Amino acid sequence: MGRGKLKIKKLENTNGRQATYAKRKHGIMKKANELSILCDVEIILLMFSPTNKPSVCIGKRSSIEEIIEKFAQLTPQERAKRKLESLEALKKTFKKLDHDVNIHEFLGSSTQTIEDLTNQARLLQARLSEIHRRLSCWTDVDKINNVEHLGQMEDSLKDYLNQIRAHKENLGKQQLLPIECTSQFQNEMHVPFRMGIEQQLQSLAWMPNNDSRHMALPEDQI
Amino acid sequence: MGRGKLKIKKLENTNGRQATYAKRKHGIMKKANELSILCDVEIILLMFSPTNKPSVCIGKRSSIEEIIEKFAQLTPQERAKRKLESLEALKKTFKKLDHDVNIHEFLGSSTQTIEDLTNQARLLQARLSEIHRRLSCWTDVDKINNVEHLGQMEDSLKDYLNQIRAHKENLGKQQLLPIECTSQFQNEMHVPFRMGIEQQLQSLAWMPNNDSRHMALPEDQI
DNA sequence: AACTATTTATAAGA
DNA sequence: TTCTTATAAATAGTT
Repeated sequence: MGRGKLKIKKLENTNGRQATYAKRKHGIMKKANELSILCDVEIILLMFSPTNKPSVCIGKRSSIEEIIEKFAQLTPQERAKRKLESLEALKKTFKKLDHDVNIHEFLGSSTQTIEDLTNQARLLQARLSEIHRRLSCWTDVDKINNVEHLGQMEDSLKDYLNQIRAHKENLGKQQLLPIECTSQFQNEMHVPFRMGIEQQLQSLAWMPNNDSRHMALPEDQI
Repeated sequence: MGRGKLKIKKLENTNGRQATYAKRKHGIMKKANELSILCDVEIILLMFSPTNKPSVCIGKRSSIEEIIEKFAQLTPQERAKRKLESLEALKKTFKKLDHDVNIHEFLGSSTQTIEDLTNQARLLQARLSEIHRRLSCWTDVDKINNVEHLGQMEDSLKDYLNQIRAHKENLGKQQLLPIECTSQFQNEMHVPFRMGIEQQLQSLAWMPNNDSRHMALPEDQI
């Protein structure tokens, strides 16, 4: 539209590119806003100008968070599929206009999404929960009301104690020799040695955990 | 555009709304694509149809992740400001068209972003690293080459052992009484009791940790 | 930043 | 639904 027809390819003239961006940005934002109102749909439009200035348009119905969250819940396959669908429609139009779009180039750029971030967070949270679950029986000894279990824990600790003693003795012998090189990372590697094991394990109570079944509250401790 | 002029307000007829959505969706996606090519800019367009079907359009230049990341790095204030700027331009247009837009309604919906997700993931990762660091001296006893430290650990374990023994005895006495109600969650709460402490602590080696200074490799263990 | 000849998008109809 | 087409809207080139 305009005095002449534009080939859809990068405008090499910098001023022209910025002028066109300004006009078309206004146009597409108006379109996005109209669409969100007319059809009562959720919509997000994000852009960076040629000079890297950001613009955003968000439909009235929902927040960025909500929309991205919804998209994040789609699988990459679903998203790739939809992108492909949309692209096919575009391609049809472009063909009529003597243009063409390279599907693979278009699709190639990215297939994954913020889903990954969400999943990553979920995974990390799950790992924390798992760690907390595994440690909970040690931090909350007083909660355990099964004598047999306590006996097993006691035996484990005894074994562990013996290992440490053996290792200590071993080291003691070696220490008689003038070997210094193995201790160079000492300070860096063994920070919390002034703490007792109870403190160390109990202080794990700062761990976040929304799974209250496996969760012991710090206030309830010893 | 079209046979008649449309008031920009929600189309109440369901079929009409869906028909209009289909047409305008196609139009706006074409615009987004053209804009990204012509002006060589990053752009993302996300929509959900009236029937909740998602559509996405992403410019060639970058992935969703990159663009969202860039937006996430803007402060909420910057984002609100830009939204306001864009809105003012839109409002001007709408005024000409005898429509109007409520800025506060438009702005009210959301100001924050996926920044939060990233931060959350970062925080969780930091917590995992911290846990691993704290536990590393227990899982990697053999790495410790300081006899004094080993002695401290030994003492901690002894104290801990005594606590468990005391608690066990205490429980043993109580067990003589016919109290059953406190053990109803036993199975649910204490899953890993068949494992020794060494196994439990060592199996924490599955924890992810890219901070190799504090990280012990499972292969190197006992 | 305003103008206007043209192209493009699309509302309503078929 | 999909296709037409009259009309509204967007905008390229110009000033």
